[in-house]
Amino acid sequence: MFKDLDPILHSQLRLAVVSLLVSVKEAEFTYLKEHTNSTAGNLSVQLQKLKEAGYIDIEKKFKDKYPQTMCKLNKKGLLAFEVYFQNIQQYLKPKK
Amino acid sequence: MFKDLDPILHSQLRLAVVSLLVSVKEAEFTYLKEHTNSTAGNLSVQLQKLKEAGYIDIEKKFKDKYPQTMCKLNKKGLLAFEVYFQNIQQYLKPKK
DNA sequence: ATAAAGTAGTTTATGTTATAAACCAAATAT
DNA sequence: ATATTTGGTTTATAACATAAACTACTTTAT
Repeated sequence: MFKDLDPILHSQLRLAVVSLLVSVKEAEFTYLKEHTNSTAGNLSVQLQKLKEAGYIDIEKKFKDKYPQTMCKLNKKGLLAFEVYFQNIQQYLKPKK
Repeated sequence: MFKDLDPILHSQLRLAVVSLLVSVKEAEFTYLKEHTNSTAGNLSVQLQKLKEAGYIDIEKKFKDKYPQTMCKLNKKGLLAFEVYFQNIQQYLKPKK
């Protein structure tokens, strides 16, 4: 029987965001937007969901004159990613 | 930049179905239902989508007195699965 | 000085998905 | 006979993804 895939992570954009945050540990909105090739609106919504899920922390500051949104994967988020990674293996490697 | 994930396959149930069909090459509705732990309604809908996408072939026969729906992954479906497999690797293995 | 364009987002509207619930037709069990 | 089970499909609804519109401000051009 297949293990359920965390619906928060089983979303192309949110998975891409988390994937990036695993590597860089901290990234700003515009960095995520560029590297995921997403629209600002979509990214904004999906970051909120990751935050509501308790997977990332978001800090809003000002960088010079412009607003800056910094995102960081937290412990819970990293664990969720690791679990997702384990669980999807079963789907990707069908037993012969 | 992340490669887009085939939306037909990036669905837990459809991915599970295709994953099973990669192994067994042919399976009946009830087998898929049991092994994916899905409801009949949901499975029915998702099998139609896989069929519409041209990924599986569905053959409706009678086994003794009961209707029997046989599902088979075809070439296009197998290829799509392989591409999906390749593409999702990028999300799952963030570069250090 | 002011209008136009750019930055960094959020909110809202709309279409798409996933899922459950209801339904159908026939077979079998009570 | 009628109730339940088998093997599904159709329909209704809630959740999701996305684009478009909007907010608030800054920079640049006129």
